Amino acid sequence: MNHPGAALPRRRRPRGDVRAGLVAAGLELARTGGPDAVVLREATRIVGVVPNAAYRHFADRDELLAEVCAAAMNALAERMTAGIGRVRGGAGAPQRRLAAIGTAYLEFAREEPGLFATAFAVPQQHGYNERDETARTPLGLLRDALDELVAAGVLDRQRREGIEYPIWSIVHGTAVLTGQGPLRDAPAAELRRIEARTLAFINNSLT
Amino acid sequence: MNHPGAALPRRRRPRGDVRAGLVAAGLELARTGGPDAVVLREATRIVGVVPNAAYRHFADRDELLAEVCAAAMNALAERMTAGIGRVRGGAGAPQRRLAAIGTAYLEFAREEPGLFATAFAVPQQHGYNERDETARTPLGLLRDALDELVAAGVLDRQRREGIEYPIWSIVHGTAVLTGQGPLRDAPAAELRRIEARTLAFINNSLT
DNA sequence: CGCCTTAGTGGACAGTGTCCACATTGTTAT
DNA sequence: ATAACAATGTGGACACTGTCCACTAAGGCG
Repeated sequence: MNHPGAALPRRRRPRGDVRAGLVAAGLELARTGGPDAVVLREATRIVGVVPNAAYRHFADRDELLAEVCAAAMNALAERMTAGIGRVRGGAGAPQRRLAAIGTAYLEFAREEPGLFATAFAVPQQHGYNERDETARTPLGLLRDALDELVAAGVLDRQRREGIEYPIWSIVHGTAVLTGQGPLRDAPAAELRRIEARTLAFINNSLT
Repeated sequence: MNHPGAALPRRRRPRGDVRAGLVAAGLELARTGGPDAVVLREATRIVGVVPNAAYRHFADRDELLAEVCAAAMNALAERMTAGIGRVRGGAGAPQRRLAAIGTAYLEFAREEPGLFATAFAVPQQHGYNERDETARTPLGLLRDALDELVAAGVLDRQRREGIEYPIWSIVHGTAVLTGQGPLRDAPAAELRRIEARTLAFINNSLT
């Protein structure tokens, strides 16, 4: 029926376009359904390409997922950066910046549960190997804020060492437990109270 | 070839046996591969029954998974209970019991990563609805330990209210970040140091 | 011009969750 | 005891997924 020459003109898209499109599509899938929703065939369908085309850009589904996870992590970092940027100078600015970091983290987890879960669902294989060092990462932002607190004389230099991990843990733990964990069905007011207590707890531990 | 009467004598197992077997098989799958590894067909294969037999006991795969998740959560609670039980009486017993809770939690997450992840991966549908109230749950155990600290006069009654959530969050956050999260590739010594700091941080926050 | 790497296509395969119709069993009522 | 019945397991299908292979068009290079 179809002569060889009569095939649809499969115009090739600009270089690197399909790959970027697949990641964008995967990110959209992750936004609504979490990491498990980023299914390779669906992503190719969105981009308008045959499933196998994805294998020209990724070794397998996990490699695509890893890319999507990195993008989700970036989204979180951007959200945090924006939150920090909204803090006005003046008395107690360092403390307010730290609070802004925690708040942005919890907000992101609440408003974008799919992306939040995806950011931390990097597959075992293609994992966290040497991410872009210049990129602002959540941990880096937190460290900067803590250093700033030390410089301002609010946080004791001795207590500073390694304190980023417990602090990150509290915020992350709260986000996970209230978002997807056992506390997720609690009424919204209760969840807010828990979040507030989490931030207060951190403040309390600095002095 | 096979006459109707010549079919293999499919002896039926004792009542409720297949269901329990499926959960046990699912738990074993979860132990080695996390929640995604609990695949219905594989579980039925282990039990020695045809895939569809599972649908006589569970509405769908998610319902089986929910049961497996509950079992994994029980395993965690048992581990914690055992840790508490090993604490000898004497001075500072309440503090040591609290520390035992955190230690058991982190140990379980480290030694049984599959089960730990599964315990907190209850599917959106058949979620946490009215779990057995009498069963010892991680949160319940933590609350008891904190109440004990109040009774012993170590923890201020005013600070007690709602403090279980930040504390649970720290421990859980540490477990997640170091176990499956971005910190999972850090050297073991560093991970131990982070865990130690987490427990110290909690102690510090009580006084 | 011809060549060769790159990117996309088409068709297949195994494995999965799930549905339907059917067969067998153990129980319960007649 | 026998007949009806609910519970449990079987067999066979379907759609969907990730992935592999062989093939083909596009575009840059000599």
